[in-house]
Amino acid sequence: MMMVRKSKGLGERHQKILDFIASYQREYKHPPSIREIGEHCDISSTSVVNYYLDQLEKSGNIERDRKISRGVRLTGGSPLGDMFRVPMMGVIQAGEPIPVPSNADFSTFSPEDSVEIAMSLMPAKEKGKELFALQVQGESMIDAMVNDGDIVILKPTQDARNGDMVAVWLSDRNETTLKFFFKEKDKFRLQPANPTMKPIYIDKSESLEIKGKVVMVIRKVERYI
Amino acid sequence: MMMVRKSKGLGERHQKILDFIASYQREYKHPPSIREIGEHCDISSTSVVNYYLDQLEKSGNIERDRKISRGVRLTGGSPLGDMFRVPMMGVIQAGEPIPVPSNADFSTFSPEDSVEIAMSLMPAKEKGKELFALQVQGESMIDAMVNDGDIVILKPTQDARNGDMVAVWLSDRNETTLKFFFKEKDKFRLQPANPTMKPIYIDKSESLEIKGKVVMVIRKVERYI
DNA sequence: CTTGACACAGAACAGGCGTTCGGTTATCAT
DNA sequence: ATGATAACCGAACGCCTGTTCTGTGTCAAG
Repeated sequence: MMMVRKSKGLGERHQKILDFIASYQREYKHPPSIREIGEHCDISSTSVVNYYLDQLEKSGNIERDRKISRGVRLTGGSPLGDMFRVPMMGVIQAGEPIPVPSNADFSTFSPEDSVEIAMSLMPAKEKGKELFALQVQGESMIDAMVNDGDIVILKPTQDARNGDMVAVWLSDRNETTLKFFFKEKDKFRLQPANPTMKPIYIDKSESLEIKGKVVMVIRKVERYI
Repeated sequence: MMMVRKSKGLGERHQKILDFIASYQREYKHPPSIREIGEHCDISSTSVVNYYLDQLEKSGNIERDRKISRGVRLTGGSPLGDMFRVPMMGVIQAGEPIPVPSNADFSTFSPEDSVEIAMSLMPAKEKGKELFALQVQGESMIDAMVNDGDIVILKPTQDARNGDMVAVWLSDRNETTLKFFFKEKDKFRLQPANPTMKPIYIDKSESLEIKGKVVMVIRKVERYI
């Protein structure tokens, strides 16, 4: 029998195994077993699959949980945990109070009303589970560079640091708005995200309820389909 | 022994199991076994865990691959394939041509320079692999409701339908811009996304190069950290 | 009080699966 | 030639794991 000796790098068989693991995972949502890899890659012995898997592990292409059934996984695009769900709590619009989640909401939200975000997209360490999402309704947030239909991801908080973009409810003005927050001597400065627009000032005697800190804005451009 | 009878919905134990599966998966990158669930949820019998798992499956909270080791997974947050990478081709800024990917770029982009998007966030059926991303530099796109630092996801195309938001290069004006595209009698109308701003008109004699259709805009609000 | 459901425990069964070990063949440097 | 090494094969071992079956205590309805 002829066997080709590879000088270095990944051989054809290594690649085939890698591809199979990826496609199997996509189809069955879990990794293949050693025997399944063998069958689909024309390897008749489990020990040979194990042999290749060891090499792929050493070369950093896969990770293995030995002793554990189907404990193979491709390095990188991690199967889970690289994205998380954010519950969609409702809409945010001018003149309406901002819906904020209660503790109950966090545990009972349905997957349908949620937004999936890749971990790699999340700024800093906001990767907690306490985030929530709101859909912007109306064009009242355009001075915050946020348009009708946009999705804003918020982190619930009552106090903001200077420079945070916050969702605030100004009950005196019956107004909901998204602005950059700055605390000044005797008043608050709410700075629109759009640099061409001027800030508004809120006297400390007026009520200003910070409902959350904006972490991300997502706009799906799919109108007129 | 006292046992609390739950009238409906998910009991405390159901929730505990759900939470454990999630945290276990995060830590070990693979689902827990029935026995492991039992240990960490104070259930001494595997049959009882199985009993709860059956209920959670019926209620749609989990999916199971019976007969397969550790074949439990939370519904929704799918392990893989529900997100894909979009290569980050560079920056888009006024006065500079828009970088568009070549075929070579698509196969050789590195994971570091890419953006991960959840499938569920993608509009319509743009779920092809031919998308690419650009980082907005400067504040020249504010009339498109796109700010400095934003990430725009584009689908390369030369022709746009009315109403599409497109990235265009106007070589006569040495200008790069993002606008809603409308073809009119003898000219093109480029409508800013910001409804308070007026459209600009491009005569058909002028050069107008459509580089791509905007599919999504992502803004990470993390300044001033 | 009886009945039936529900919520559990415990044990046993059977198959899945990773590991390991003894062999075999082919390539290559010495 | 020859030993070393890489690339395999097959079978056996044994743990891991999901399934299933029997049994028990509780609670509400009849």
